[in-house]
Amino acid sequence: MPELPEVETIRRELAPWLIGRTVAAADSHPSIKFTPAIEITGATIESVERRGKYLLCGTDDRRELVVHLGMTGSLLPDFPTDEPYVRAWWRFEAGRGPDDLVFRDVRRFGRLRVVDAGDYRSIPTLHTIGPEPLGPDFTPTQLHAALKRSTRRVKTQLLSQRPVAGVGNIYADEACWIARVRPSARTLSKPQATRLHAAIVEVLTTAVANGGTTLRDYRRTDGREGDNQHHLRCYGRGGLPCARCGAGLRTTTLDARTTTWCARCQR
DNA sequence: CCCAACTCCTGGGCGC
DNA sequence: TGCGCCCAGGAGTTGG
Repeated sequence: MPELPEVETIRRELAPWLIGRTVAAADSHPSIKFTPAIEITGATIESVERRGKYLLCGTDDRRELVVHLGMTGSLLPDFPTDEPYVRAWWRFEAGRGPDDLVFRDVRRFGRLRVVDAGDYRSIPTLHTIGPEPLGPDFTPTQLHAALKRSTRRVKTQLLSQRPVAGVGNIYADEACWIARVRPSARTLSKPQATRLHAAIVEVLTTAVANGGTTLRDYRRTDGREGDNQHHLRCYGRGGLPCARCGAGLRTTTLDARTTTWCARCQR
């Protein structure tokens, strides 16, 4: 499921050829989730940025195409538009690079939106999203303060995108494990928040370097799998020994999300 | 404002 | 072999 590292990997692959291209034609699956694709017909892409798990494509007419990949979305250049699960596509005027880009999404949890540049009021999560975890505004003090604003479980708060942007189920479990923080904790001490901060930076940085985590559906734009699934130390390892203390990792359901943690060393 | 519950989707894994 | 069931899950929506 695409989280920050997966979206950042895709962004880096798209930006070099997508910037400067003009949309000649577009079409989509007849769902409000995808029909905004055609709204940028005629516009030229001037930037390809990312905020959390959202991909932001700025246009020359001061709008943005906002792409969320949901669970199973992928962006594939030069992919046949009549293949199954193609939910939207854009064709570009002649230029350097591929002639078209396809949004493929099996489960249709992804969505597209075209907004005035920077105006995210119609996208609630993006509107209230926390700082970029790999940017200067994400600090131990900021994370500690952000988590104190709610008594919801730490993992639930991370998944809300409000304390910090871009963390999903996989990297939440990984970060809590590295930080020795129990995902079900409702309050964190400053040292715990400091460890969690460092762990979030570490897991996301590593995953970006590895091109993202492919569990099933995530693909890079050339169709290849990411490599980070070989580096996971907690997520998906329920029943296996904790790499730190040897106790069996436990799996439970936390606010409707599968959660794996070590009951011995995550306190 | 906050929060919990519900909803959207479909392929894949499982039991029988 | 094939059927039916249920799970995975990010975030938008709704209602309290």
